[in-house]
Amino acid sequence: MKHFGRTIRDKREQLKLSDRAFSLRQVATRVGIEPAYLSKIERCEVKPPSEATIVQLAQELEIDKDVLLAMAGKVSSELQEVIRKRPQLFANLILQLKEAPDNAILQVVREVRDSNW
Amino acid sequence: MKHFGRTIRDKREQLKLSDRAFSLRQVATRVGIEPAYLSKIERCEVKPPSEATIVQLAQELEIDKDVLLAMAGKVSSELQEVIRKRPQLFANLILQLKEAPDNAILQVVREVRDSNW
DNA sequence: TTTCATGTGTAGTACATAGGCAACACTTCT
DNA sequence: AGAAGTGTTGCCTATGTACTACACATGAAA
Repeated sequence: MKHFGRTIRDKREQLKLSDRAFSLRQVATRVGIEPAYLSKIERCEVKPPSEATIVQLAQELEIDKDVLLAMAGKVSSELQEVIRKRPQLFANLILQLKEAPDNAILQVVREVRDSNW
Repeated sequence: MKHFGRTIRDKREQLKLSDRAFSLRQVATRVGIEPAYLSKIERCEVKPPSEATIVQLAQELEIDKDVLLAMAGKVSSELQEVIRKRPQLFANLILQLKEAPDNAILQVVREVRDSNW
């Protein structure tokens, strides 16, 4: 939401230092959008693109997909689908963890990973 | 997604049995939409309405908000915001719990509720 | 020096979203 | 019988989403 465009630009230019294939035009082409559009995205002249395009960008620029989506004010449809299948269960869980510190959540993740139901 | 409209209609007609104030027109008015629109919603002639309208309907018809949103293929912006603030943490957690049985998740919720971080 | 690639400005577009408005027929009070 | 309330039909629309297409100026490469 805040600096989606800058994040993209910074990462791309960083990658460009060691590989000329990371020009705006080439990245745009590989991602499947018009260079002019990517230019506007990077300069925040337009709102962040669609989920599909963001995922392509994340992959191309080696950025965490969910983090990039979050910067665009979105949540991946993959996660949404999990929630939608059991709404009250996940709604409770998430709201319960809303104020929890990071390490408490990490703890939960670990417990869950090691549990055998 | 499947029977959003039917759920609304069924619940409304059930409530209407003991209270005439639950006519389609009156409910629509209280919710803040046109009766004609609610009629179409209930008969699935149109796609489910916006999140704001769904929340109003849930409240008016005493249905769980998140469950109703899920039927409409949505996840509340409230939950999304929680996830967006710590994307990788919650993405991991949710995907970890994707296949977990209900009672395992309930267990986690209880543990979290009783824990003091 | 022509060629080529780079980033950018302007304009326009196809489609989806989220409804509103007017009018109709039918039932129910009074 | 008239008035009021009920659900429904058809048509219309404003706003947003997610881009594309074209043209241009600048810098590097041959």
